[in-house]
Amino acid sequence: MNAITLEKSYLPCDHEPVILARWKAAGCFHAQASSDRAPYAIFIPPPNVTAALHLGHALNNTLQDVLVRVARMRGMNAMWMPGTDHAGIATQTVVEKRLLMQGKRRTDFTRDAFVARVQEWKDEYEAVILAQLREMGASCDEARTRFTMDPVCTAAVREAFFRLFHDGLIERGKRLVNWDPVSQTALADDEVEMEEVDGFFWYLRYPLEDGSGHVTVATTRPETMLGDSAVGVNPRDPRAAALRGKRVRLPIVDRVIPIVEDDYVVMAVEHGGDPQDVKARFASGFLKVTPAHDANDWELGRRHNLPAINIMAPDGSISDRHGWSDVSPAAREFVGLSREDARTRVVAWFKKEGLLESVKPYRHSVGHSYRSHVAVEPYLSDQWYVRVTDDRLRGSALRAMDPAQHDGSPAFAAGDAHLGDGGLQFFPARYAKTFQQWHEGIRDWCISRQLWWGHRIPVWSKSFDGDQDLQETWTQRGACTMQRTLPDGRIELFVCLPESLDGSLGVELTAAGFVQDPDVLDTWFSSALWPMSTLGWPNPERFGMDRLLDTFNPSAVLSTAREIITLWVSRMVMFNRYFLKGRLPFHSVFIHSVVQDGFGQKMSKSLGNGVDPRDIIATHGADAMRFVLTQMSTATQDVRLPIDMLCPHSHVAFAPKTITTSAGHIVTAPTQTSPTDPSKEMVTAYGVFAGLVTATAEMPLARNTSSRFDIGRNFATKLWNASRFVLAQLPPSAEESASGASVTAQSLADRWILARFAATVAHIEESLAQYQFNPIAEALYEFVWRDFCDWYLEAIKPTVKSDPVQQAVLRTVLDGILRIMHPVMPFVTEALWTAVRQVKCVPVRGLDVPDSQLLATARWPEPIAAHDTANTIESFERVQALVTSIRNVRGERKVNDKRKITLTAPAEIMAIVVEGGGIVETLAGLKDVRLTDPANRPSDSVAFPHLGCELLVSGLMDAVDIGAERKRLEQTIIDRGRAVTGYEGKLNNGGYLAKAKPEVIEETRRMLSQAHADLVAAQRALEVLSTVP
RNA sequence: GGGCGCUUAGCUCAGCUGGCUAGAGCACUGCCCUUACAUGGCAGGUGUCACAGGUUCGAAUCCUGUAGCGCUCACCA
Repeated sequence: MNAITLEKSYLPCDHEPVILARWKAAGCFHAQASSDRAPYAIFIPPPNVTAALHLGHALNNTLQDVLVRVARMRGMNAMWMPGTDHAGIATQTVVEKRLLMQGKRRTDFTRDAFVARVQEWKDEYEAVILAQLREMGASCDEARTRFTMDPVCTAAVREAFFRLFHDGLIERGKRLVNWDPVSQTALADDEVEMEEVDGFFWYLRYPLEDGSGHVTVATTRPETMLGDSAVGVNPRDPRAAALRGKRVRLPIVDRVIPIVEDDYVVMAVEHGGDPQDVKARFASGFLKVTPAHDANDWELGRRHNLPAINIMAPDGSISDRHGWSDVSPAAREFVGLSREDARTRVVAWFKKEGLLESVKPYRHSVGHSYRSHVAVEPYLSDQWYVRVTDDRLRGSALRAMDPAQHDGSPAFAAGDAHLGDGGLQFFPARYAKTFQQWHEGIRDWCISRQLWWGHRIPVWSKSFDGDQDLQETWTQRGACTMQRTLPDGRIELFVCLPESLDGSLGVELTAAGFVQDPDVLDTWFSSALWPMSTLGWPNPERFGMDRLLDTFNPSAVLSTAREIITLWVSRMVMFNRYFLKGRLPFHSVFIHSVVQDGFGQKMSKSLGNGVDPRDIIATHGADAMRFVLTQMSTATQDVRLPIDMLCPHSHVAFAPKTITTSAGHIVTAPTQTSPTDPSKEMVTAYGVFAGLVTATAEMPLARNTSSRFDIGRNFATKLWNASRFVLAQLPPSAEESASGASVTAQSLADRWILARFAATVAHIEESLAQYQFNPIAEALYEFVWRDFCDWYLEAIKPTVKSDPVQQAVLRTVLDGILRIMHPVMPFVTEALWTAVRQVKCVPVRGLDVPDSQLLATARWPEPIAAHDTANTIESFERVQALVTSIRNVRGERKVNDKRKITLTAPAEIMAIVVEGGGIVETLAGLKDVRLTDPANRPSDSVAFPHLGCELLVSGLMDAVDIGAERKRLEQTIIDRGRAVTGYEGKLNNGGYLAKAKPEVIEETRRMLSQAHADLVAAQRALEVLSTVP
């Protein structure tokens, strides 16, 4: 009896905590700051701290873990940097919503007190997220865990800002920004979501100043007319000449504004506009120009030197305190109205005055804040910008692209190759286009946010009367400055400080009446520095991070979602290259597929339809989840994952009831009724997320599950039981033989399984190099379940107990299996490793499996394929085909598996049986194999064709059913006859013979002859059957 | 409107550098609780590869167009 036994089945919850503790105790995921081993680094896309992770994150993190674990096993100095992101606007919004439920507002707190509240939230969710990562088995370098507002990251942000400021890449600008009137902050272009809304075109009449008539402007936003500073007309419009030099009197406001001519103005169809152009069909030919409230008008206004009259307050209400000075008595009525009310009232005013020419319904897209979901207002305000359009940033990002993935030629500086140029590759390659096009159309990046949660902008400012040149006071002492003239003639001086001067110059600035900018930086500013800041840039020694930066930057790959290409990848590339002399933050960008819920909606933190990976771990185990997520990661398709709910009362899985949100999303209803007991109810994760319900003892939270993960759970169980079986076959200790020389596999089965193992490793490695994960999962499943369990283990059952060489092969292949399975299913393999490594055996030639305390740090196998691999595999496949043929007959005749039968076959088939060395007999359930003797045909035999030969099996049952037998043979004849016709058709085709590749034709000939022989064999068998009385 | 994908068995998805009569898992049917595993084994049925053209000896695979779905960028005259 073997000393090493395993319990009957694998229960993940029994093993996972134990394994986690062992890894933690060993500290095996902690990378060396410097090492002889090649570095391999991945930076986790830091999840934001607004909420817990869902299966989309689990997928991304599983794939990164697979990569990191393989690299570690290959002996590389592997570092996976974990961390979280402060996500300024998102986190602040979440906390503000929470406060609002308690009837409090942000402004009820001091800034510091509010930030402390957000900090509490962050601490809570950061802990949850890090725990989730651990439970999934993510082999992160936990000791290096970072948060984007850690001191080391803050230092990097300060340095980056200061350098960009110094280098003229940061500027202050009064421009139109995307303004969120609810959050009252500016948004970057990519934080604005376009939504289709039903609106109207209103046609407003503006009287000419000289009383000679009017012009009609078309607008979707009539309330902005209060800020109009001109009317535009296309110079090619036939009416333009007559209006040249004229002015209009703006209704309500009584402002006299010019008519300007500009090509930008779309002409009405009836006046020469393009009938194909939707705008032209709605246009009147006259454009109201509102520079302070429309981006295009802003540009037009600059071309014509028009004033920008801002008529709104930051909350979106009409206001005379932000740049509107000529408020007429009539206009006074509108001040203070919300923008929605103002729209209604302006239209009503025009209607009452007879100036509303018409109204047409119009469906169009309007920008909405991705956080507050209200319509974004183009709003004139002072903001900080990074001049990403500068060649040092944008150009550098484009030059980073692999030329083979660049559509057109990247703008390489002639004859001047720079570090990192051309070194960035995308997987799948098509995403390179997204990256390229984004940069080609990029605009300056607005980085200031009117929030409290984030990195405060390190700029102090003060206005002066007249031209007092104070800049040197500060520049001489290490600060950077910038100044501009305000509209009222005063001078505004901006002083940017490096962090090191906060304590000295900062204090002096404050004393001198300077005020630090209250705003914070866009979150992506700190995220952009992530691969540098987490390694201590610009001063690793200061944080005890010596050598980290040079060891792990550039990293190997960034694994992330599609939309992140523009938000984050771009900015990391630009910053890393700018600050580190062209160095790339990573060599590869892998874009993973999107996990959708059962309704095709992306799982998202903000929608609240995400499934907590811990739910799946609870029902299926972490390995099962990881395997299935790996398998789901295909290159082209996103993954739809129908989700069930687990009743907390009965533990029965059921499909939850759903509701549709006002935005049209399908989500689970906040409460559900137990499928087994209608009197019992429960709350759902969505209900809790949306703040609609709270879990109680009577109404507990229902967890999620999904049968999609069954495959993974079954696979873990299969591996467990296969290992259990293997251990039972091996002698308790073969240590005496362990010192001997290596043995060479002899039997076909042994040689075959080693060959298949080598092929599987090669396949996995090729897939990994291309970041193709689904093929890895498929290859593992196919090899372990089909090849190893179904064929190899079954084949060796009769011989393994008495064959030491076979025992060595079995032990070694199982060892190899645990190694290659480990990156995808780390827990069950590590648990099995403890048992398997105790069994010593002689080494097997071609597959070296050196021992290791932990599987996590064991060596990745490097099998050396035997010289006759191809022959071995072909031989075994012949055996498999023969076994399958015989099993077919058994299956059709419903022969009990225990019943042993006799095969009668001609010499060429006998050769296969012999080649198999007994495994055909084992696997097909044969008690005897006889050579065909035409003179002596077994009376109870059933005939079937195989490889063109007629085979007979006898002893299937007590009596042969002639009718059923005839039917089966007739069906075979039809099938084979159809095949023969097909192949003959091809071979009778002159074009085919003339143009197809010779080996393809040869293959077809072979198939034809075999199909034909099968046909003849079946026909003969049918004849014989007919002669039986 | 631009760009990128997708549409293959009841479900979820592979296959797509053109070439064995299109695959897997789940579900379904039959037989098996055979001492690794019933979270299992053996066998089985299942598809005008969205539609319409084209290229080719040959198309699920390449090209064009159409429809539907998804993502993404731009756009509030």
